[in-house]
Amino acid sequence: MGQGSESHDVETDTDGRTNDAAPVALESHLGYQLKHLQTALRSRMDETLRPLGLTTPQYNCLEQLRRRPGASNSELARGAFVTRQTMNTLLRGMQDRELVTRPVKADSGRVLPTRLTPAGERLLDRAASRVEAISDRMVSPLDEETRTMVTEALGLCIAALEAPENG
Amino acid sequence: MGQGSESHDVETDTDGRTNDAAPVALESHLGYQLKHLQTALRSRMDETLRPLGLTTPQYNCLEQLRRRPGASNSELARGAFVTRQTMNTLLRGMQDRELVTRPVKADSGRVLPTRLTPAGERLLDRAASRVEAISDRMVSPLDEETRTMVTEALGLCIAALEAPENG
DNA sequence: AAATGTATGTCAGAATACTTACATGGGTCA
DNA sequence: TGACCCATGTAAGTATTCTGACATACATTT
Repeated sequence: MGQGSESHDVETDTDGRTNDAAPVALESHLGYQLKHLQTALRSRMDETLRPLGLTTPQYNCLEQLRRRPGASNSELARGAFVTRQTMNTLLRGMQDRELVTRPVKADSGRVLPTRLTPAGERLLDRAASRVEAISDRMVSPLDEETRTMVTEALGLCIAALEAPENG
Repeated sequence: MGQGSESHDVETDTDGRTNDAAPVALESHLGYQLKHLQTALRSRMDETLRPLGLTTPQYNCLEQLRRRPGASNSELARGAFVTRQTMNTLLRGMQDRELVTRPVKADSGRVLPTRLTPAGERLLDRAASRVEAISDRMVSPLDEETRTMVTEALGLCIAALEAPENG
């Protein structure tokens, strides 16, 4: 093995006392776990989607579209946690590949309702089953009760972070 | 209100039948919750760090460095879930700001052990207390028991995703 | 009806992170 | 010792996403 793999036991507390200044193990920080898991999930999704010519953001967009047919660009952006501009770029690419369609001109307002094409739906079906396999693998160590508890807990964290600070 | 805020009750089942193909609510998908929470956390961290002239990745790097003084660039990259090149750029910028130091030449091997400067430590202290406030706010709705349970559950998910598939 | 406010779609430029690639240093093992 | 392998640091180019800006369309208010 290389010299980069040595153990770093910074958090080992030999005398058992709690130390205010001592850094807690990173693995006990939710934020760190979050980033770690997200990174791992993203990697697996990209891997499994690559054979289909899709990236994870593109898949997310298609999935949004299945749930909200005719959604606007801005709406999709909010649902995928990216900016309008990013979603716009994503949609352009998928329009060129005939996976989604958008009217050239808006019926009313400026909203251009986007929809999946039949080809887009077919590709999404294939992608979804692959992604589901990854998702299942991710939660496989958790029993049903734990899964719902974790999901609910994360929902509470989201709400706490998105709530206005103090006014 | 604008026309983008209409309700989209895609999963409302008017006839009460359960539909196999019907998409489950996004909020029940752990992957989606993960992305949502991560996005929210990142936003709050960037906000709170901006006054200090730090970005979230830079803060992560400094935090790593406190826990592993003298760590190599590659080691820091792995710990922060970015590529070596990205971490290299990050370190350059913080070297220029005299927050970290790296020897020009390696004692042995190619590893250039990085360390925090006193100024870096001071800035990190200020940053850490701000980040901790965000972190506390995030987990504030969770009791102690739930926190550890969630952290452990996420750890299991990480392991499941990172384990070699089947070979 | 005019003014105001808000949401949308889109362009341009900047920032960020990644992929590919290569040279170097140091272990491992025949 | 030499061949091999792996990890590191770094450069160049690409891809992705963001920030800032602007014009348009509708709703609301007065």
